[in-house]
Formats: sequence, structure tokens, C-alpha cells
Amino acid sequence: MKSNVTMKDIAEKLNVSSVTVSKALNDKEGVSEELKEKIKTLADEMGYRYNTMAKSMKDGRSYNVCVIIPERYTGMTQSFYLKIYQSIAQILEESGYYGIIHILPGDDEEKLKLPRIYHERRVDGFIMLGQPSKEYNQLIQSVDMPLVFLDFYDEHDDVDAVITDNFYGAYELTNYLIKQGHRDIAYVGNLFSTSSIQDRFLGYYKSLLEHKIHLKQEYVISDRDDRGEYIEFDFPDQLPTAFVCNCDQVAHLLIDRLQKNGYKVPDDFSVVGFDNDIYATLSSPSLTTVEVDIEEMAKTAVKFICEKMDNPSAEFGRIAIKGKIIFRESVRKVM
Amino acid sequence: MKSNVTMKDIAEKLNVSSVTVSKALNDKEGVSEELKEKIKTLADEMGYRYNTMAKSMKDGRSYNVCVIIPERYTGMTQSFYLKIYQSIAQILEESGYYGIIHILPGDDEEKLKLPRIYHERRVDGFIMLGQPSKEYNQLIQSVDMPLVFLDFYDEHDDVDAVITDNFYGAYELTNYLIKQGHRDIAYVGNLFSTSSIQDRFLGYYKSLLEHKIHLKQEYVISDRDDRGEYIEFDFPDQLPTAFVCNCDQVAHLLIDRLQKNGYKVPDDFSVVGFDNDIYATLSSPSLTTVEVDIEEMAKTAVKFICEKMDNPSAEFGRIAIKGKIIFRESVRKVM
DNA sequence: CTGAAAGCGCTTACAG
DNA sequence: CTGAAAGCGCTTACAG
Repeated sequence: MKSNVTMKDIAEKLNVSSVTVSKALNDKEGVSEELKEKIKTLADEMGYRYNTMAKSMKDGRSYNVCVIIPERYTGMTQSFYLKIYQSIAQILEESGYYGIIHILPGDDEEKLKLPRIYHERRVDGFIMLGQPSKEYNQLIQSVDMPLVFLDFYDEHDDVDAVITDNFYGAYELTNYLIKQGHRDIAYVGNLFSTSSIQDRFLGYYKSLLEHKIHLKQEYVISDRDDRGEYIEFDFPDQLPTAFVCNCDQVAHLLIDRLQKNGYKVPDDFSVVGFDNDIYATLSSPSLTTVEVDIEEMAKTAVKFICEKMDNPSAEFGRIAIKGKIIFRESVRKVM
Repeated sequence: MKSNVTMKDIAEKLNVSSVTVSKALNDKEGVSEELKEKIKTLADEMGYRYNTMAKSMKDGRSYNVCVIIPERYTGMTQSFYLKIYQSIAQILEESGYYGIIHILPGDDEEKLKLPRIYHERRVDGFIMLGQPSKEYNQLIQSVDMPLVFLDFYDEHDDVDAVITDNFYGAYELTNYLIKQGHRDIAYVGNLFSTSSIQDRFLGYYKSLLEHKIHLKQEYVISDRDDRGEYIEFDFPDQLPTAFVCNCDQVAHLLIDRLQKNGYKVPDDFSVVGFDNDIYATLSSPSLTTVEVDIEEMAKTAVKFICEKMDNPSAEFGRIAIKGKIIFRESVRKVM
């Protein structure tokens, strides 16, 4: 396939002007049907490919949306964000845009370095996927360009954000445990580590409140230090009958730990997770957990950014996308 | 930050021509040092951002490289390709290019539909990451554009390819088992499923040959059907003392199965995997396996594609990148 | 050292 | 219905 055919080439062969060729190829009015067909056929034959760069230059749009993911969220066990990106890219594609993924190196985040693509004017909007440092957050907001936060939000600013409904998911999960007869339910997670762990905790707490179950401080069990490194669980003297874990990986670790101490799950303890990631099915027993609706999150974020690119003053606020409980084998009914 | 400053704007403020501004900003000769500094300073102040679209149009290059990954390789447990992509993108970035990932939908693969980015002339080269269908393979080769295969090769054509050294990895791993005293060693994998399973088998076989160990047909144990779905292992009547598995996930399944039958690993059987993915450390015991050198593979593929974009007639052939054995707990010395 | 002219491939607004 | 002119933002080749 040749790759250097232009509208002008087609025009010359047909003895028309390139304006006419442009109109025909773009299905605009002002060309006779007959001529239009002729032009289209010849374009095909000559292997013509539309040059979007030229169009981009004309209308000052790049048709690229850059998805920034802080590097630390892309580790071994965290293909989650990459999967979201995959959805985003596909949906952008359908809207006539290209998704460009930018894994933000820790170093650039530290030094407040914006992606090269920004400096080279090849981007019309940003989706920030995963919470960056406070400073970087401010930097990206200072850029005069459509911006959507995905999977996190900023308490202090009002950037449009699409998040998982962490609160409601944990709330429902805890309700379910209570319906199964559990009254002594612990929460596993460091409440000061991320906003999603905190929000999940609050959902758990709301469920307790509604059922008039007292929240025992020793039932809030930390799972990691403030840098995010997992630590040994510090179990309370009197054990609960069920554990609400802030994520599947921690649920997996917890089950492992319980089993090593000779306990059985779910016979002795019920455990639930969050995320429905690889650890949910890897665990034995498999985990009852909340599946995040990746597709819907991606769809919503793309919808927001596209509308903002067309109309920069559009505002959407914060949208929480509900997940779905997946019932598996890690919960048992008690009397 | 304003986003609509052009070279012309800068030129007018300084009463010079935009040619001079262009030269100054690109560090070309033909401008006095003094003026150059003045221009650069003003550009900064005015928040000037270089418009690469314009440059692209001038020299007919998009500076984009498209990495195509068939959709079926991006499933839940397969973040492997996405990790490779991550490396590729970072290295391309350093070379002044952008990586554009294109997850090839199964449907498009079937219908032989090239990425939109190709039809819109926004790409200078392709990296095909993961083997597509035979027909798609031919299609992509028919496109007159630099192309590199990554993590697979085509026996019949001579497209430049960068692959893992499957053969040598399995060879070394088997050598290691033999050095630990094993003589009865089975291979686990369907030899007709993918070329990497086959090549790993051949490496295993070479090691046996060199040590004058007879290859027993019943020691070649299939792990999946021809569609790639895992099947139950069909163990031979007389069990070996060690298993060379074609990948970590299968090693993980095998260990599970052995343990359910009351055996202990590595006490009763030694097991090795390949890939060093999440299953290697998830298994208990953790797996001795081969770590694929993702960084080096990405580096090599990028080097190839970049040189080919500068010089389309450059040829590199097929390069196998060596992995590294990771020693863990799944192998035991026998007497 | 500096800049006027032409061109990259397309589209818009206008004239015929 | 058709097309000449101008312009998007930059660079190259040439002239002064």
C-alpha cells in the first residue's frame, strides 16, 4: 500500500479542485452525487489515507486525551488501572478520540513535570487515573484544559470526579453479613491510608449503626502502615465472627493467616473483600466481594471529558458508580 | 496557563520574524546569542507551547508508534503484555516518540480491520505484541510501514522479531534439575498450542539429550486443549521426581493438584515454572522459574522500530532475549 | 545574523 | 454544483 497520496493527487487525476475532493470525502454538500462517487472510488483505488494532522492544525484540536496514571499504581498485582485504561481507550476510540496513556514516573511526579505531550500541544484533555501527590494535583489543576479525576476525588477542590461507590459497597456487604446472623464484625484496613479505605469503613459503620450494633475500637484492625506496606494483623483478644476487609488482597492475606492458626474459613470465620480482583478467586475459599463496574466508570469519565472538550465550562461534580456484590464461598450463616 | 501563543505572537512582540523565533527556540544557528536568550525568556513568560502538529505536517511524520495487542492477551491474569507496553512507552518517550496502545478487538482481528490510527496517518510504525491470527498477520505485513514482532515470530516470513529465549530458559532450568539429582523429569504443556510452549519443550528435551536421559512419551503431559482451555492432568502410571511446567500458572495448578492428592512439594516432587509472574510467588512453596527480561525486550523492540523508521530497509532478523533463573523453594536435591 | 517566500495537507468562507 | 484564496503553525531553502 502506498502512503503518500493526497487530495490534490486525486483532484488532478479527475481535473477537479482539491476543495471538491475534500467535500466529497467528508460527505459534505456541494458536490454532485455522481462526482462524489467517482472521487470516493478513485481515492480507494489510489490507497488514499486521510491526513488528520492537517485537520488538527486547522481546527486546533489534537483529538488526543491523555490518561495519567501515577507509576506506583501499576505494580505487579495492580493491573486494575491498566484494565480501566483499556476500557477508556476503547470508548474514546468510539468517540473519535485517541487515548494516550502516560505512566507518570515517580520522579516526574516529585519534580512536578507535566507530560511532554502537554508541552507539545498534542492533547485536548486529561483524565487523572489514581490520586497523585498533593502538589502534582495542584499542578494539573492549574493547567487550562479539561480535566476529570478517576477513582479518587479531592475534598478541597471541585474537579469533576468519577469514583467507585466505596461507601455503599461496604455498606451492602456488611448488611449482608448481618443478615447471615453475624453481630461481631471487624473491619480490616488502615483508615488513614487512602480515601477509599476510609469510605469503605464508613459504609461498614453505617450498616452497624442502622442495626444498632456498637462499633468496638478493637474491631478496627490495621493492615498496613502509612506508606502502604502491609503489616502483621493485630487481632483483638476476643475475636469477631466476621471480617470486612478493605480489599481482596488483604482478605486473602487474612484467610491465610487464620488458616495457619488452625482456623477454618468460613466455618470458624466469615470474610469478605472488595474489588473482585485476582485474589478473590485465588483465595480458598473464594471470596464474597464487591465487583467494581470498570466499564461504567470508564464510560462516565469519557463522557465527562468529551463534553468538557466541547464545552469547557461544563461541570459534573462527583459521581459514584455502584458496584455489585459477587457471592462466593467465604461467608457462612450463623445462628 | 494560556494555550494559544504562537511563534508569530512572540515575533511580533519582539519585532522580529517568526523564522528567527523558530531558529532560536530550536537552538539552530543563525540567531545571535543575545536575541536567542531574549526570545526564549519571552516564550516562557508568554506560556508558549511548541505545536508539534505543525512540525509533523511539514516533515510528514507523526512521531507515533502503535503497539497492537490482540485483545485475548489482555485478560485478568495476563497483565504481562500491559507491563511490556509500559516499558515500551517509556523507552519510546525517551526517543522522542509516543507509544499508542491499540488493543485489537477480536472482531476487528476477524474482519481484518486495521487500527483507525493507520487510516488517519497518525502512525510511523507498528509493534505487534503477541501473535495475531494468520490472516491478520498477513494484513499487517502488507502495510508499507516499519513493523516489529514482539514475543512471537513467524516461521514463514522474515519480519524482524524480538522474543524471549524460551528454548534456552527451559534448557537451563532442566539442567539445574538434573544437577540436583533428578533423572525422571516430566514436561507439562500442550506442544501444539503455542510456539513458546513448543520451544520450551525443545529446550527441556535438549537438556535430556545432553545428559543421555531417554525421553519417555508418557512424561509429556498436556495441560490444555487446542483452544487453550486448561484440562485435567493425565499423570503417567509411574510418576517422575520433577516437573518442568511451561508456565507458572500451570505449575501452580499442578502443585495444587499434587497437594490435594496428599503429596508434598518439594519433598515428594520438584516443580519448576516459567515467566516469574504472580503465580510464582503465590504458590506455596514459591516457584523456581525463569524471569523474562521485559525491559531488555522492550528496549530491543524500540531500537529496531526506531532504526527502521529512519531507514526503512534496515533488517535485524530474530533476536532472542535471555531470561534469568530465579531460585525459590519448589526444587529439592535428591540422591 | 536576519527575514520574505513557499509549502506541508487540509478546510472555511466566499464568489461564481 | 464548483473552485480560487486564505489560513492553521511551523520549517526549509534561499537571498540579503
